[in-house]
Amino acid sequence: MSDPFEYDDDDAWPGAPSGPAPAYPGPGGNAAAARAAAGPPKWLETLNEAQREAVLAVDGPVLVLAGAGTGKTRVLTTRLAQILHEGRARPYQILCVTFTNKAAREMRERVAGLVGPATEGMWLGTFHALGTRILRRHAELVGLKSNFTILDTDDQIRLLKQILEAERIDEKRWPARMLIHVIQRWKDKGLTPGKVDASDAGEVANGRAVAIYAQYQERLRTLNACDFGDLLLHNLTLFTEHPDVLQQYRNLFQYILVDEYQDTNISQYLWLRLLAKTDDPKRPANICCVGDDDQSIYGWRGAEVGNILRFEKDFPGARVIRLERNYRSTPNILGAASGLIAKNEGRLGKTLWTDLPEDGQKVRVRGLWDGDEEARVVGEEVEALQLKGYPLDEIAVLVRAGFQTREFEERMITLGVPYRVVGGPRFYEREEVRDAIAYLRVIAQPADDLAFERIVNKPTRGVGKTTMQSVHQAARLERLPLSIAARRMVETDELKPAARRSLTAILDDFDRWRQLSQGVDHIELTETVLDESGYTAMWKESKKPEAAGKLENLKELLVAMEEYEDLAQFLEHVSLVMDADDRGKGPMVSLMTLHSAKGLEFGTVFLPGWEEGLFPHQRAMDENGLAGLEEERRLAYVGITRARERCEISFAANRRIHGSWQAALPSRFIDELPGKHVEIEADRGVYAGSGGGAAEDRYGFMYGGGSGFGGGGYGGGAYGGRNSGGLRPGVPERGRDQGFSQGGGPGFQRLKSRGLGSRAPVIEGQAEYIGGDKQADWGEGERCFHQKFGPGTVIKVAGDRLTIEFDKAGTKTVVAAFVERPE
DNA sequence: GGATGCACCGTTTTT
DNA sequence: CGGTGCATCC
Repeated sequence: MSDPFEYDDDDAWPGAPSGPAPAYPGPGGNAAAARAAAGPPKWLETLNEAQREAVLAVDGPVLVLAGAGTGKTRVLTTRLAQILHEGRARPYQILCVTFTNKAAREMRERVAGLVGPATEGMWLGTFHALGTRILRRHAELVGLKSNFTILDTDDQIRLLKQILEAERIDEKRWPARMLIHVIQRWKDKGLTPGKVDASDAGEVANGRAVAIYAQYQERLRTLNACDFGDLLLHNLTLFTEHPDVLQQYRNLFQYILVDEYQDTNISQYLWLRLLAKTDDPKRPANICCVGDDDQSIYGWRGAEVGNILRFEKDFPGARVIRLERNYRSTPNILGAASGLIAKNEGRLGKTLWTDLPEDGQKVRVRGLWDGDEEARVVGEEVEALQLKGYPLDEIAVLVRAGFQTREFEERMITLGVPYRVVGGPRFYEREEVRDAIAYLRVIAQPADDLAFERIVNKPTRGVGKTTMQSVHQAARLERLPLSIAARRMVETDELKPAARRSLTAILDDFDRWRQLSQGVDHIELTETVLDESGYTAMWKESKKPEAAGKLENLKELLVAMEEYEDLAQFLEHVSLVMDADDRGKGPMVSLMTLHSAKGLEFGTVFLPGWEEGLFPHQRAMDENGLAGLEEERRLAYVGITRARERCEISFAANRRIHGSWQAALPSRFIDELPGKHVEIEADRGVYAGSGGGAAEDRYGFMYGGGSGFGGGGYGGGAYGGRNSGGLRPGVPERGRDQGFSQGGGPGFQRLKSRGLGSRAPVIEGQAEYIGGDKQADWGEGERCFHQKFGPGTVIKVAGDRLTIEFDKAGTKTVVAAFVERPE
């Protein structure tokens, strides 16, 4: 399937000649000719003018600047359909690159929806997947075998640690994490060790960073392995050192399309440029890049906004088409976002517009007392929407950093609102799944030392540190993979008898499994391996609370494997497609970072945590100055433009960070939102600690409907003000903490010490309010188990709410539906 | 080899 | 505060 050079016989294209096709008129065969003759396809009619232009301008370089919500994917897919429809190229002559597997999958589905099976064989995928595909074909030219392993971050770090240890580099001073990052950035720039400017490395790792990089690469080669950066980097080496190979692909790819061009790094850019350059200088490349400089948010991992800004220089005569008509958001949301992003310099510049007749709700900005209240308010809003029948999967809470999802998660649990954390701990990253995969990797590739080390003594089988040290030594000396070196060693007397016996046993196991893998399918193989290795038994005997879940995950792994034809295919999937399939059960509120929200849209979006230092993040500014700040601003822009009809921004005056309370100032981005599209509401107390008078002057805050803050003390406004001010008449008073309204200036210490105690009644109050009439089928003192908090004892039953004293997680009130009986 | 204890640290993340 | 990684002890 994946062999481009065998496609010439594809009988879907009768009459296809045996060589690569010229650009146009295409040799698409009679079918395509007939299709082209049938007149313009109806998909063109539904496009606006700019979109149609972008779809039809198929010859020569084109840059499509597609603002948020302007139908970017639509243009890309229609363009693909158009090229195929006109018979300009056959599917395998089209290269279409995306950043995520999800995007690739969607694109394939949508194109197939337009032109049907004609998409078969198209080179459509992520940079990494396509790079891998090419690299496997020519692996030997860069010193690899075509069954090379793709390492993940974990493996990379372990490998680098070994090198650092051998090099006697103080890991405290130069953590492997940091060095791998440095190496990764070099790879992003297309730099092999030989090309890194020595001065570029500076003091890193005592000035030995480049040498370490070189060693790391050498180790990867002996392991017959690549890291993610290598997948592209080796392609570059391949193309530059073997012009004939490059030429093959240049001839092959008649049309190139690139999604999210603003996120490409230098190495990806070079890869594209090599492929897009035609042998005939007079014939410009048919390359079409789609992107939005305002949504470039991956600079920190090597993306170069410069690529998109420079497109016209790279491809002289390029057409630049702007998509500015927004089909997603209300005028107020669009206005707020546009006003904010206008503060950035160095943009290509776009003016988004919409012709929606109604301005819609203004973007709401709320200042709250602390993070807990913020979560509570968002929770209330979600609940209110839910009550109105608003679909939960149309609601998202988008945060700057992953840890921020926690307080919202807890809130959703308490309220019994179904939620999902997008991009949380992933299936294939779990310990037990990685272990199982390590067994399979050793079977598939005996030279995979990292996998071998991972499971050689898991479960413990008496192959401990000492034994492995000797094996390591022997392997290094003879430059052999560990498993081979181990095999040799057990035939000598170098190991203690016990160790020798155990090691022989596991090596024999692997030999046997390897043989077995020829005979049975990969599912059966995995079952056998997990069983015979004692791995399953290890978890069955384990008394750890998570053991049951791990066994579940192993079962789930087997199910997941069914989708793949064989072991090799499955392993490729695991390394390239780390996303576990969305096994969503019904509509849920989405909690995720702003980064993972890019490309998505929701009816209602909550954007909490807009505080200086958190958003914009302090480190972004410290490390990258103005550029860092502008990337943060783009992130804010991405956040706002995810919303179709409702967007609610909030900030808290006090936040607990790393365990201690800190006062926070509202984000500068809040100041930058254009006033006419925004509605601001803040508790008076919120600004007391931060000289907040200025905020009032700037915005004309609405203080609890104007009646709540007469009490003098800022505390008075903080809670009592807003609620008693009657802003939310439909919501019953929930016994909010009145304590704060006494006396001036509640110190953070005091907040901390009083916080929990005084909040408990709030939770109970809510239980009565929302709990409904059904009484949970639980008794006090009963043992129970909760997915997230683990085992515990029920101490109180109120409606369908249970208060549980968890063994590990403390006392929490949760919804009975989330609680199970222990087995 | 595994359990316990202490020091340290603390963005964003796809592939 | 909570997780991680390392050292130490049994």
